[in-house]
Amino acid sequence: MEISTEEKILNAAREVFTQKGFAAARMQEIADKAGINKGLLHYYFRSKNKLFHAVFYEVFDQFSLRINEVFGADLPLFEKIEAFVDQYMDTLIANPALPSFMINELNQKGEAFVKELMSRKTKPNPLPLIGQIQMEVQAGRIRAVNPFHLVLNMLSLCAFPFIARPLFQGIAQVDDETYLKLMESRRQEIIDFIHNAIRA
Amino acid sequence: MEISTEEKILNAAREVFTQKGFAAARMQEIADKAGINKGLLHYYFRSKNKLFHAVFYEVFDQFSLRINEVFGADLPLFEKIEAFVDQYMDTLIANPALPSFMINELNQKGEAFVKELMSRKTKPNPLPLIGQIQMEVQAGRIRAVNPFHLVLNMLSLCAFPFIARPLFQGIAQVDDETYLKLMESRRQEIIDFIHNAIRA
DNA sequence: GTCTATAGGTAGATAGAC
DNA sequence: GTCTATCTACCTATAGAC
Repeated sequence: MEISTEEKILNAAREVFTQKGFAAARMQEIADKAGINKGLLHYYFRSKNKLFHAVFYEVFDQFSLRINEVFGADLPLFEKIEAFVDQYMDTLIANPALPSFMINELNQKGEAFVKELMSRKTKPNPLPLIGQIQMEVQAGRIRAVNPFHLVLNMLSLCAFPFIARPLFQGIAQVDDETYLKLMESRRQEIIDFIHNAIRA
Repeated sequence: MEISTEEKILNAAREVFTQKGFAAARMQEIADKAGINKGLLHYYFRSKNKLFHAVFYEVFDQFSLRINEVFGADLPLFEKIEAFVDQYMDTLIANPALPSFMINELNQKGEAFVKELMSRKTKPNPLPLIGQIQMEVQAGRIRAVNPFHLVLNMLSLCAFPFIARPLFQGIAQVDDETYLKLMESRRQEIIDFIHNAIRA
């Protein structure tokens, strides 16, 4: 089973860009990590910017697909929330650096980049979930929460501890392993927290 | 009322560093924004790294002081949580770029930098709040939540929407003004959410 | 303290041999 | 397709005049 050069470059680039961010990433380091020559990066992707876009789109699409799969699933609300937290936490535990990377670059690349992203076919679509929440509220089965904020809350509770991890880990004075265990125990904590917060 | 050159530099540096991040920030841009010559930056702060540290420490200390003031206040738990959300959201609405800046640089500067930060006298201290939560749980006045996670939840619910703002704003297709209004309405939403989540 | 000029180093990108 | 060598631009930092 062979890995194409293009694949090797993308893998190395993803690693370096996610760790260092666009500005601090070095083409030389990407080439070294991919085990190829620096010139080849330009042969395949022309410029650092284009290579970055390729990496970012790949990550973004994968993220969107996973999110939308859960958001659009045919499940009762509570089960869907539980499925979301479980699946999202899995993703984050496996790739702890991903959320800060995405958010970071979106903050810096400016409005044009965001617009370009949002014109793609694959993008996060929270509408099915928002609609479902509205129906539950109208039926009086959950408290009268604002659906937009509830979705925001779900995402915040899962993602923020990974994004702010260096700060929390520094304050709590725990090592990497302990912090990841805390994140494991956090799943159930989040599910219970949301459940109690919205029950009628 | 005169502003010293050092002050002018720090103000300009804070602006540029928070917007662009360390790696993408340019000494020339800082000098321009401060209305002084590039050489003066080095006269006052020797290097880009030292200037960055000066800015970061200033921001970090201010953040810690505010947080600790609320965490250590002499208030019943629910009032303290409400005070925290109010004050924290105020800070974030006034400086929307601050959290991503801090988190971003903490992610990239590495463990040594975090250790250095945590050895400072001024740093966030959640212990008073955590102790208070434990007491309320033991007294049966709130649900049996994990205090660490509850504090994490409070911070997550407030800060994340500002950090991930470009993404959300892109998805929700709203302009800056509308998004800030959403954040205003979010205060009460968060307070209600937490209140319901932990009430006995 | 503040400026101009420039040194010194580095990074992205290209040219051209193989 | 892959490599080596090099160009060009830019950026931090310093030297030195005022």
